[in-house]
Amino acid sequence: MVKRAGAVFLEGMGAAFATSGVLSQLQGRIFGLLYLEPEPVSLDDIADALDQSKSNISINIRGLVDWHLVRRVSVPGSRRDHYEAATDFWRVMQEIMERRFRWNLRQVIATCDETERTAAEGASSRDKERRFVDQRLDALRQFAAGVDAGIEAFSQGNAVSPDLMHGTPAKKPKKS
Amino acid sequence: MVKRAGAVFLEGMGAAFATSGVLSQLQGRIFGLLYLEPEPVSLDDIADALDQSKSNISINIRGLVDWHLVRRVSVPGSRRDHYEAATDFWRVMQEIMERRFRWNLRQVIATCDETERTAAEGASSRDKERRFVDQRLDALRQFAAGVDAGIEAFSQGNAVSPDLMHGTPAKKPKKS
DNA sequence: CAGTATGTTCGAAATATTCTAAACACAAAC
DNA sequence: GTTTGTGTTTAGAATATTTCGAACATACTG
Repeated sequence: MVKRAGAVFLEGMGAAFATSGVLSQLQGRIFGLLYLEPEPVSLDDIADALDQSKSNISINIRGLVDWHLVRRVSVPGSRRDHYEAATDFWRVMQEIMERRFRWNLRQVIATCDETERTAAEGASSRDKERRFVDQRLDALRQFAAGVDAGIEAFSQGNAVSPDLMHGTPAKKPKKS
Repeated sequence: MVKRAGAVFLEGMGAAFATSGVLSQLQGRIFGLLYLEPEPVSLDDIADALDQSKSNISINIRGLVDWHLVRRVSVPGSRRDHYEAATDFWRVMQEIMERRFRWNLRQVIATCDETERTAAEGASSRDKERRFVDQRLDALRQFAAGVDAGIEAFSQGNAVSPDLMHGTPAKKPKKS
């Protein structure tokens, strides 16, 4: 790799990954290293290049492989595991949307459901406060469900339009 | 607020926010509290309800206000700041996409640019390795730019289709 | 102006995360 | 079967983050 340029790239990727909320700074540097390297690199060489312990690289690279940002490949002459950067970023993005964002949205939906169920046990059903809570939970759930559906559509290659997702189909017109 | 149900909701929101990569667990709990509360709540009351120090709430609520997830409102009778949850989640989502995701994508693009510039100084220009690096940087930059453009379109209310974003317009056909 | 109520900042304590080196497990080589 | 090379696990050290209470600043009250 072109040495000085490489350092710039590694730092940049480290910074970008660190603020991504999905992967860590070190994982960014690992990816950066592999991405500029034409040949697969062994674990020890990565540790060496990044000045980190082998065990740390081992753990962190697992995350990268998990997200399909890096592939483990076997190199004929050597017994060591070698790694190379993936180049199919769309696949990675899809993976993140599925496993991170959608998972998060479902968590919100589940929380709304559970809260509503719990509220039903507690207060008397016609309580004014109770109606307020129900309404809020509905609004949040509806939002989360809409985004979830949008991401699903996107993953399947369909277009996503904002109006289609929220549009204001949530609004039940009162007499106003 | 309905007490037991509230606890469920707070915990759920805390968990959801904690894994969101944007906000913290405590911020999730704060938001959860405010969201189920019909009236604005004072800083001390929040601290009390969540069993946290006032200073901690002060710091964490700032982030929520920053992302427009919570509004500071003034309540007539009281000198205290009061806070209420925002309900326009789409606005929040847009804010996050702009200030977090797009910022991140631009960071990647800037890194590619800077790396290329640095590489130009270093190695001889016709180096095979050099061409490889350039090609990789181009691919990454193009991906990031595509996503960035997609998000921009989405923010402006336009539909986003996956093919439109990557399509494979990136492929400069060689003679193959 | 003195006194009080309020939000924020600051340094230290508590907690969580990241990282390392040594121990371990496993497989290939001899 | 022993040895050697390799990745992983683990326990603790190093580092970063979160949280707290006290000190501070500011604005309202009388």
